[in-house]
Amino acid sequence: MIKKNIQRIIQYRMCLLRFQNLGFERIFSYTLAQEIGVSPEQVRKDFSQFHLRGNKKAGYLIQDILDQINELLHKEDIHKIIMAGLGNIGKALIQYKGFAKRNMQLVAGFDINPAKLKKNCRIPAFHPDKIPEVVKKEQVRIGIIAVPEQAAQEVCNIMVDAGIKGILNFAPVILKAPSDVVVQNISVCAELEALIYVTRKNEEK
Amino acid sequence: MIKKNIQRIIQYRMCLLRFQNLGFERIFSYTLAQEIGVSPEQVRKDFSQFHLRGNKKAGYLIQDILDQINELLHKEDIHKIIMAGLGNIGKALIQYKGFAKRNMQLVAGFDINPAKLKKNCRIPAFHPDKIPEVVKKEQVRIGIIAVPEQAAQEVCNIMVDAGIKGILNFAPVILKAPSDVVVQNISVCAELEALIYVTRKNEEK
DNA sequence: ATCTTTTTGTTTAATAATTAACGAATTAAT
DNA sequence: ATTAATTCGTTAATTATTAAACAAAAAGAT
Repeated sequence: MIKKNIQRIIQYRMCLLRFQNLGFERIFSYTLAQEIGVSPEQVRKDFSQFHLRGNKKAGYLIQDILDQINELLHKEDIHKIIMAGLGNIGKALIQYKGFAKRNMQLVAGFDINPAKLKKNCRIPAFHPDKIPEVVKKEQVRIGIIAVPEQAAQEVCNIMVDAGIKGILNFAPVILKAPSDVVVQNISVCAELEALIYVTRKNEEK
Repeated sequence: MIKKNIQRIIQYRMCLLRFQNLGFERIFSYTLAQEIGVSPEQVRKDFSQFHLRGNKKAGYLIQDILDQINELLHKEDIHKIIMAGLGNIGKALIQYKGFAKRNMQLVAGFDINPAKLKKNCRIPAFHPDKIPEVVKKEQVRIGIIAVPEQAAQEVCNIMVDAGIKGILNFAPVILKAPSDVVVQNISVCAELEALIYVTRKNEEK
């Protein structure tokens, strides 16, 4: 559903920031490619598709490309996110410091037992009933679902009705949502199972 | 790197188990497809490629397909996994109950400060220096990296040298590893950024 | 027993994604 | 100023993935 090229653009950005911090001003498709683990042609093609241009012989100006990627990804404004489920994963993500510097902000957590979130936490916690209210008030478009399997679809429905347009789902179910809502799944178990399969297969060779 | 069809097989398995628990004995490609969000042709093709066969007109026998998928994924034996990094994500995953019923077992956690893991936890924690020892002793092939960005490559190297063949990486860096080691990345930030991009794009339409 | 309906399984077609190829531009050197 | 060496950017070719089409098999109805 989500195009691969935009996923790589996001990776390029991460990598370019690192190179910039290291003091570099320019970078070649070859260097970036090696760092990300793709071919230089892939980098040039991706850049080309998003109209990110470099200088022949002199490569790409890091700051320039970063500016354009930031604009592409709307990095200029802060993106508010809500989190449903305050179990292990939910709490771990709420404590994660990395969102802020990427201009993403977790504005609220939701759980049938909102007290799960300690009072000293900067982020307020509510019952899932309050999702519509918060979404409307804070103009939230992105939600994370980290509730148990059985509750996931229900929470999804609430989010969709509230106006959420993108969902990152950690529950091991495929959520049903209207086509204008994008659902992206993360399943640690499935990833591990896939890893187990391929490593076993590699061994057989 | 990891083929899409095997990833779907893992999803089908999850879904088949659910249907079995609901009391069903048979299932049609159409039903399964709808549940996973793919076309029935895709299901049949995937099944065909892994020699999972059904009955024309009577669909697929759930138990039969599950048995074969389990064999394919080596679900008969327990797969040991180690976890590097006992921060928010690391601890959350260690507390996760879902691994056991999928025949996966987290055998040890590692951190430069192993005391991060409470004593009452069933899983022992060590300094990363001990990775080779544990990997050898327990015959571990899969490792999870949930350490900060700066330490990720170093931990990766230790794991690779110790004989780990598959790595699930939560750190926001692309790890360099030999071609016989499979690295799979999970980046919550990147997924969110991609979601933000596509939802914005959908809005423009 | 034959016909109809349904659903699989394979083959063929279409689309998407990646890789390769190569001309054009830019810099540096002679 | 001309030549050589790089590196981008686009077009073409390949490969991978998904969708469509349809024959064959099985079940049920007549």
